[in-house]
Amino acid sequence: MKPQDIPKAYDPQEWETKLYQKWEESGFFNPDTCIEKGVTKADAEAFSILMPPPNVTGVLHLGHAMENSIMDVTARYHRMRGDRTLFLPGADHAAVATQSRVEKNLVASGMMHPRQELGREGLLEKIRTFADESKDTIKKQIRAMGSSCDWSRFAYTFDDARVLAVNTMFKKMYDDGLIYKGYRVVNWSVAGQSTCSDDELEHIERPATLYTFRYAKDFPIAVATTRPETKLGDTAVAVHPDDPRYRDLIGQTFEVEVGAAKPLSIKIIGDEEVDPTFGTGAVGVTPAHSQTDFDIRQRHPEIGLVAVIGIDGAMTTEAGPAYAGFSVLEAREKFVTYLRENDLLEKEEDITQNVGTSDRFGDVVEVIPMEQWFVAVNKEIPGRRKSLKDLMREAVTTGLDGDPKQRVDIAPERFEKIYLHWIDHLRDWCISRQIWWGHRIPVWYKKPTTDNEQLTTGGEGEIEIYCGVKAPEGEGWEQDPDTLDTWFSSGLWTFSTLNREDDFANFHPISFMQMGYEIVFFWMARMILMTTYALDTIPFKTVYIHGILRDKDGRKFSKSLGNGIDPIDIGREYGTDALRLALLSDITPGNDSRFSTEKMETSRNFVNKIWNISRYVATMSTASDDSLVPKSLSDRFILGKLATVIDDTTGHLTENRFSLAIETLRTFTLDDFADWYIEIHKVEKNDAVLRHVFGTLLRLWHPFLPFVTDAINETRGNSTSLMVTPWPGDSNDVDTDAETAFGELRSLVTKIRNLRATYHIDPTQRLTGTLTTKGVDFSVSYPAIERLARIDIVTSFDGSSAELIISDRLSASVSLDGVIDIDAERARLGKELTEAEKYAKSLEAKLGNPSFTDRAPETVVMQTRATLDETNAKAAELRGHLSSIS
RNA sequence: GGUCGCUUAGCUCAGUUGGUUAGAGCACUGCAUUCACAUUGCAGGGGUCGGUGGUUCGAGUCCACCAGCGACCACCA
Repeated sequence: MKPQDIPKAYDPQEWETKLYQKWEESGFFNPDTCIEKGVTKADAEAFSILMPPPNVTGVLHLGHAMENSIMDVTARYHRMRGDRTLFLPGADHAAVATQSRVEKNLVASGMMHPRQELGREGLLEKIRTFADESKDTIKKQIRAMGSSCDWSRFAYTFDDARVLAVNTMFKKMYDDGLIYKGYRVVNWSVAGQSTCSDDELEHIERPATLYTFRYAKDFPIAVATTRPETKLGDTAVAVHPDDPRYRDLIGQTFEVEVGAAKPLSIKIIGDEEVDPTFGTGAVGVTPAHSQTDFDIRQRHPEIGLVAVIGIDGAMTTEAGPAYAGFSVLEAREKFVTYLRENDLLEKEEDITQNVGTSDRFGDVVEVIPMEQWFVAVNKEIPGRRKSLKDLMREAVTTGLDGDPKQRVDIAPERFEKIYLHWIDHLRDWCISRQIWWGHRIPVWYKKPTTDNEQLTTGGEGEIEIYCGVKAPEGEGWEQDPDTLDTWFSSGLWTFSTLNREDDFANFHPISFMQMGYEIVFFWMARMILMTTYALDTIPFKTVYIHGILRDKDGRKFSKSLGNGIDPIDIGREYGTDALRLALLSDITPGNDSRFSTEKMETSRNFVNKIWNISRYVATMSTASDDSLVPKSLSDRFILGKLATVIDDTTGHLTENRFSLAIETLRTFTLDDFADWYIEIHKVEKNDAVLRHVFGTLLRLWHPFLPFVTDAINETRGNSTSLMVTPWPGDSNDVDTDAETAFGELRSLVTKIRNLRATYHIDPTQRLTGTLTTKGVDFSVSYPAIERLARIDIVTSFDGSSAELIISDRLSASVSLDGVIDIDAERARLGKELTEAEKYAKSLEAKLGNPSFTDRAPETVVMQTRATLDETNAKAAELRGHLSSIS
């Protein structure tokens, strides 16, 4: 493009779609193509990033945009470094989330009971359609964000390859006895008519009443509860074995009539877990409706189990004729009334308690005993003398089998602790769900030909069970109706996605994973569990955990608040590059960050700035390819500084310090390059250096700002995307001498400008000044100084002047005849002198302290001494100037 | 109740292993339309780094305790 044809402002819409299409067509998103086309060496190191598959429940939000920015920056950086880089995209069928969303939609459009009205296949068809549409939307959005992922490897958690992986894994665990079907209490969502795992519960605080009562007048112990209605299913009272109040009662059984179907048979048991200091020191045990109480029964199998709440959320016939069929709340009221009327209620207290609610269906979850499928996390894995829990621990601590190379690195570190703590409290994982959208459990049953209808517990002696990857041969087999927890399939994601030939060998373990902290237990833990168990390797090397993106006021983005923002809209308004920049600026791992339109404006302005720098480079420099020779101090400075910036940026990106990389590049671009080097270039005109620095800068920015950098790259006549240009190396050395000297030059210019501002000197008026230098020759930079400070440097002049002491080797006198106010100038110098003296004093004190000079490293002492000398020299000069003015 | 995090300029936040006089963006004040850019530039004001102790020659950075805020976990019935 001809320089004069480049528009004054960058228009993202002009470029983004076009560029993405070009990238995609180039094939460079695919690591294999990169090798074929020679941009990556075949034996280059592999680098893999696996996209956490977004749920096909609708559209992506800004949080996804942030994740994609993190991943794409990383992918582009490694691709440019020459790594065989795979960034693998995908989508998640998100079992319960998607089904509940579609059911809600159907209800909203007038259907009362979607499951009954449509039937299994009918509802699944609706969900499938919804999921497919959603998947298409998501793909479009990911493209719009500029993500350089390999679409040819796109994976879906519910496609054929993944079904095969899930079934294979299920069978392996089943055969190893790690998956079992058992009758245990589970979390049951009445609204969703399905189980949910412990991790899917959202605990909410709410007021409750704590009732203290006796089962009967002659019952020796009072117990407390917030769920009186469940007490109809009590089978024991647990006390601490050493509690003198109750010790003698342990072992006795009481028959009490409370109105249940049968009199309750309550056995007094001793259990160490009971806190004798809390309440009455005794716990009414309801094994059927409390996880804790069920656990107590595991330790005391002799006590009974009576279910008084059914899967419909209503009281069962076991609860007795007065309660059966009533809701738990109605039953609670009735039972409390009964207690009150019979004078059994001893105390009522208002307390707040935490109740588990279903995060998808929103209702309070009941604990109910049922036969379900579980993964045994504490059981020894055949032949490995370890449990799944052990493997999960090893993977983040010692490394698998003590091999430090087989260790997952979690950033920030503190999540290790949180994760380990979670493992300690982990129970067997209930994996069966009664919803329909999901991987069907690969277990088939065959009823005996005899007329035995017992399909529930205990009848298995009569029923043949088959577990396999595919349905068994023969007639009469019926598949288990349940589906699997969605995290079962997500847990396989690091390897189930690598099903193409050699992909597993090349790209597993995944090099870099990122995820929000809210998903660590669900997902990270399950991936570690599945992979370490099935493949005896870790699923990924590094996992970067980010915080939640919040709105301007620190609130979470949510549908109910109506503060959701579509990243596509933002991208359209401000540009995708600006969005990526805004999302990655000022973030630190594990901490939440805020999004605001102010940030978007800043970022957009910055992107436009780069665009205009490119216009300057295009219009003001000749297109020759001069050899790169620094001709001046500013040349040496900018090249040296560039080397530092390359080093720092590389280090930051390697260590996933995205914000620091941005800050480094931003400061260099705006401050060093645009405000200083380019302004000086207008005088010195060393085009080769200008073009070299800018070209390098474009490559450094490319991972963050892929669109604008490639757009500029095209206007410069390059047809190959920066995506496959090499990451800048260290062709120049860091030049500290030049940096120091240039720093002095800068200070001088700034001071002169400061003078102009202080004395309100007309900006167009040129000043006159003399320069005194020692030990360093600034003369080559005189034209630059003259331009930047709007001053004419002369050898001498008469009259009043301002004295500027920059350092012990650079000072200046600036003629201020006619504008200077002697008193003001004296005050200004006096202030400067006071500051210098104060500083020198503090340094002297430090150096006078023998413990400092003795113990601090020599370099620090030497540095301090040098600074003191400089400060003293400066103060002396200031004193001289002050006296000459008076 | 347990665990973890946060507290730095008016606002939002950086500050990588303790080492020159603590930084950025936005906001604010003054000046400027000088031909890459007003989606701009120049200059400037503004912080005893939540509090109290401690370790150290040296602490925003490490330790202890305290306060406020937030998150997560949890079987106080």
